[in-house]
Amino acid sequence: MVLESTQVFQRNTAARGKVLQAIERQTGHFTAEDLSQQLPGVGRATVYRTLGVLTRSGYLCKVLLGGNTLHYQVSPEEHHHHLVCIECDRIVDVESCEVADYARETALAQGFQLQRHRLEVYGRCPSCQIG
Amino acid sequence: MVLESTQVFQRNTAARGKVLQAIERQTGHFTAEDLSQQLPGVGRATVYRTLGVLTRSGYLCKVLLGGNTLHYQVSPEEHHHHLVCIECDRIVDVESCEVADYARETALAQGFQLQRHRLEVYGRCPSCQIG
DNA sequence: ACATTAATGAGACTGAGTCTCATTACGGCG
DNA sequence: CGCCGTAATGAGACTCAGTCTCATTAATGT
Repeated sequence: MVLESTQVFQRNTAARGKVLQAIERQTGHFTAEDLSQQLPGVGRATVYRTLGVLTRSGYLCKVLLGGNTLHYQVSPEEHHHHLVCIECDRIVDVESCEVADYARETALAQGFQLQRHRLEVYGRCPSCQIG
Repeated sequence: MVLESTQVFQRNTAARGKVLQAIERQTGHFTAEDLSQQLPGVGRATVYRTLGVLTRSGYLCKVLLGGNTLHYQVSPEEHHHHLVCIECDRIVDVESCEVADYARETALAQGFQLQRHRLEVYGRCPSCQIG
């Protein structure tokens, strides 16, 4: 997803540009604090605010990992599949998606306007099965 | 899922019994603080610790809602499907599951031992579509 | 009944996230 | 271009969910 920032923000500022650049540099999941530390010139509050705006707009999504800190990641196109290890919190991304049809029907059945869906499969990863 | 507490805890204590009872009284999602307030006789730390144990054991699972506070809910048998409104955070539970096979295959393909899966479908709920 | 040690709970502590408010600067308009 | 309204900023105070500590209590095996 290429972000057309004018659609999301009311004004285009230097600070938000830097936050967006930093997000693009991330690989996988990151926290607000990660970003903030990588952006000494940008206020912490601004980082949090920008993440909020981007999440509400759908560009980012929240991810729930083992700890209690909120993680973010750039939303995959429409769906978003993970294998999560319940032992070590390792995450493997899953490319394929055979759930899209079912997600659409489910949303429709309740009158929801579908935006996207996410499947998380929990289990024990190969290395944690040894213990 | 009926919890055989001796399997999860090393000792059966009054405090944990009360926490379990309180969890059974909850309908849907709840936070650690919710429980703590309903259990004046039980220390806050104990509530948090017990929730941790129960989550690790699979009896509870974490749920990510709109705010930043962690919510819990009793794990449905094996899977766990939600329609989440991106506007108002309303959650509709979905009973049916046509994803189980796919989840099993996906886990297997990466050598994961499947424990359970969760599908979350995001969209705008009927009342939020009006605005 | 006793010893071992898991579990408790009061309260201090941490740190993620929010709020406030004076200041800055984006962008529309004359 | 310069002006204005107001969105956005950022320093820092604040909140409160969640963790840790440690002295005390009590569940279990023998």
